[in-house]
Amino acid sequence: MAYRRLERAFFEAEPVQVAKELLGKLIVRNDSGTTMVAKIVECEAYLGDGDKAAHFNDNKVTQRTKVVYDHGGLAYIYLIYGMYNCFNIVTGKSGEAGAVLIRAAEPIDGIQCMHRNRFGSYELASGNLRNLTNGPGKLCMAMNIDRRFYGEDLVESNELFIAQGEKIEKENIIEAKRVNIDYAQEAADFLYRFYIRDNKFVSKK
DNA sequence: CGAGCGATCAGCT
DNA sequence: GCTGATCGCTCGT
Repeated sequence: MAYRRLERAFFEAEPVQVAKELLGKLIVRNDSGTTMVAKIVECEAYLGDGDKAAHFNDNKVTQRTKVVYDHGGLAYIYLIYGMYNCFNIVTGKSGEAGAVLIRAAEPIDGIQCMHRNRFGSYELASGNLRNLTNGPGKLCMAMNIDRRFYGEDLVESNELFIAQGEKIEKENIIEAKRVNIDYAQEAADFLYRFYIRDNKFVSKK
């Protein structure tokens, strides 16, 4: 199976547009001879202007956030709660801050490998498929994505990139409030979370 | 230089 | 639904 990689222009748009268009696309992860593939079913947009939920609100530049000012298509990965990685994709042209957090995906290929990465064994208990990648931390664990990929160019990388997938119709894209950003005041109510209607791999309703 | 904390998960109630 | 785990990042001193 050949995967058709997304190119730079796709990622150079606004975070909200990129987030919606990422639904149905494939995350392809080549890890020492094994290919893992998962379909994006849920993501969130974060903006540099007027978005108190974003690490880079008010276009704040720090060691952690500097990559989001580069051109779209790079990986922004950070450690959260001291334990889990979150995988984001930088959006916009060079100099514009923006990113999309990948919150959940549906396992497509390399499922045994994902299971081993999550639970330490190849044994796939029946009914456990949903629990492999239905959250940002779980997704990174399953696909072995961590801060080594900070700044990785998904347009060039062979280890990690985004590929064409399934076209999701507009009426099947649900818009919702983002998760666990209660501190963000008015931005907590922005409908910047997007997920595929009725998809069981979405992290929460 | 150190206190405070978080874009989560698992396990328990 | 609630809480502990766990540590790098941020910012104030």
